[in-house]
Amino acid sequence: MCEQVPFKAGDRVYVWSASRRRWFDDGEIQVVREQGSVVVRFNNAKPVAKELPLRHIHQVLRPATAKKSQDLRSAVRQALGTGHGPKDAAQRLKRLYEATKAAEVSTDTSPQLKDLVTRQLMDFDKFTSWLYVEKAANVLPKVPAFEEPPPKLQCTKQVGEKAARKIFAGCRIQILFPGGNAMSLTRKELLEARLREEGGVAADAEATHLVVALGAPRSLVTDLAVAPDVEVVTDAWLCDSLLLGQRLPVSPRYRWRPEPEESVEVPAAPLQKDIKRQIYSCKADLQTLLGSTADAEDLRAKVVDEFRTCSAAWAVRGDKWRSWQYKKAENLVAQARSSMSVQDLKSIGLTPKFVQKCLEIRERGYLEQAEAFRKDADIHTLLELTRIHGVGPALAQAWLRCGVRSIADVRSRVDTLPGTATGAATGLTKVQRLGLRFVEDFQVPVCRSEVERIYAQVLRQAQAAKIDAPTVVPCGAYRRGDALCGGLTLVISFPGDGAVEEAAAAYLKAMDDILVADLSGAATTATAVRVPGDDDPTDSAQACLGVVRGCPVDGEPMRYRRCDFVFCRHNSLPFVTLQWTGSDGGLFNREIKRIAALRGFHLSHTYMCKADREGTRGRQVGEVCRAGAKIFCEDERAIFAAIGLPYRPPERREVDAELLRLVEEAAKEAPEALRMVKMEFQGSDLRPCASSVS
DNA sequence: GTTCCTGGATG
DNA sequence: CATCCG
DNA sequence: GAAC
Repeated sequence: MCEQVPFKAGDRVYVWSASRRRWFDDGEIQVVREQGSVVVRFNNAKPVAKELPLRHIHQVLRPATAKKSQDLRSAVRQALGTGHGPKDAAQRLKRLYEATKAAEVSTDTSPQLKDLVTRQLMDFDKFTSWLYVEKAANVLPKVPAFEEPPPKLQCTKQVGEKAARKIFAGCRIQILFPGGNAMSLTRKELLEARLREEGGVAADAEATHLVVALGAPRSLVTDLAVAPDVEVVTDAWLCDSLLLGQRLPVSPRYRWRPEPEESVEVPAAPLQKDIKRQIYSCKADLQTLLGSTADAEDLRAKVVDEFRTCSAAWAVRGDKWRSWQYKKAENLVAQARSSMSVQDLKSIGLTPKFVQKCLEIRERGYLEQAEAFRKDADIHTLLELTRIHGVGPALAQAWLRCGVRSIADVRSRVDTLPGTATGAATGLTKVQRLGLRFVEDFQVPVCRSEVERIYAQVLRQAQAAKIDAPTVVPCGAYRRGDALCGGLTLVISFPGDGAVEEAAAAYLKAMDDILVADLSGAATTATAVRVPGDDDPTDSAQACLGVVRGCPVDGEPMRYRRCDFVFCRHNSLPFVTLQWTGSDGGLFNREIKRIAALRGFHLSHTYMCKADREGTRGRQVGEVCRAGAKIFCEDERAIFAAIGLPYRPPERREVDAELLRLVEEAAKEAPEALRMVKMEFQGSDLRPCASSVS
């Protein structure tokens, strides 16, 4: 008898590519033939199936049948659900963890899990990594495993040695928190968490390093009587060290210097306050938060959850407006730092109907509407289907009418289902097939340290190809400060003028080893955004919605990750980073663009200009019909200043009550602002937009 | 009862 | 140009 | 779901 074929259909395996003379890890066994050969589907960017001899197949990376094992983690992951994106997953995870820790959950949580958590053998970070590390199959992890230090970051062998040492081992680092706009509390906590993960100590005194935000006032440091041997650095030192995976030397560019003018000019009152009072009041806030308002926090979490369920459900059901309302309500409640009294709920901008819903949740513990959605099988199917990149509500519903009930159904009918909601049933589009291929991987959130490892990997690839792009800014959820991210966004800025296409192509080519697919519609998307009537290509940007190989730590399986590469010139950098830092659902982006519009500007992905709009009434924004010259902005702060909005650091790019108030304000004064713009256009520099001709 | 957001891709 | 998507 |  021939040797037993060690593979099954569906297994993911290594495949040898004769043409490129190397192993690829994206093979998927389709058919196993008797004569010692197999048919393998491979090449993510351009999937093909091919019959290959067995010796060209290497090793099973992931078995075909996702076995319904007794694995506790699988159960937890399943119970958790991930239908609403990584941010959602992170919050659910946190709540599950808290609930388990408090030993409140008895029925729907495994006693083993509770045991693990309540014996305080896991902190939240370890809990997270435990949940998403798959290797030790159906064995419940032994307790000592959690007492060991978390697995060391290891990206490639090149950094292996350095990675063996934690970045901040032996450092005592004190982060000063000036309040105001210089650094938010969230950011401080975030930095401290990563600091500890990398072996450092977040110190209150006797620090080796003092981290001060760039805009902090001089008095903050001088009042502290810093010892001479203490390094006083900016937070950029901390961030860059984390990103590059090594402790950077304290070069002049990282040394903190007070900015005398700034500290006088900045109107924010908190900056003037004494640091000790700041810290004190901070602690006091936390105290009240944890003490008397623990119930309020609980209710808030519930309300957010119910609203989110409804928002997601209405969206997949096709009512985007209603979905939008729920999303806004959810954000308002989540952002508000008030108690949950009716008075407060009103004051944060909730409409009476939504306040009523909050009450309902307080009474019953749930929202009837949300409960109905949860019981609705169709909604579950739609949520599952829309997880595929390139599949939205419309197509998902069309598929539902075709009798599709799950992603598995889609897999079995890729060539017969329609690729558009209205079109013929002629098979999925290329993008959808790719989305389908990676859908499981994309469901698993990326933690911050993996984002950093991938970032470092990208830099190395570029370096190896001798490309120097001075600026690569990680944006997206990572920049906003989320603990878990759906993917990553790298904004890459080249100096000089002119179209960025060529440089972008070269850069992407250098990513060949890690970039496995492009989810952009076109082969290589050239998305040139331009001022109407202006041919200068300098202010264009180009985006590649890519898929890259992840950088797992030891013991973790490799997963493919969403990684967007966005290329631009330095002039447009602040606009591009603003755009791609966004917030979930793009809600924040839309609101600031509306404010800009109401004040007579057109704020695009890559530039800003004066704009004359038609059909602007009330808080509605008309269509751009004439545009003026582009307005130069040095950095993101300048953009906020230009549209008359108080600056918000990346971790505060959310729609909250204050932002809505500001939109309202802009709407009120809009008619006047727009008249002024019109006046400016009377005399000179009229640039009619093509779209207004019809 | 109708409209309500941004901008771009797609066919 | 309308529809769909992130 | 909310504003005209």
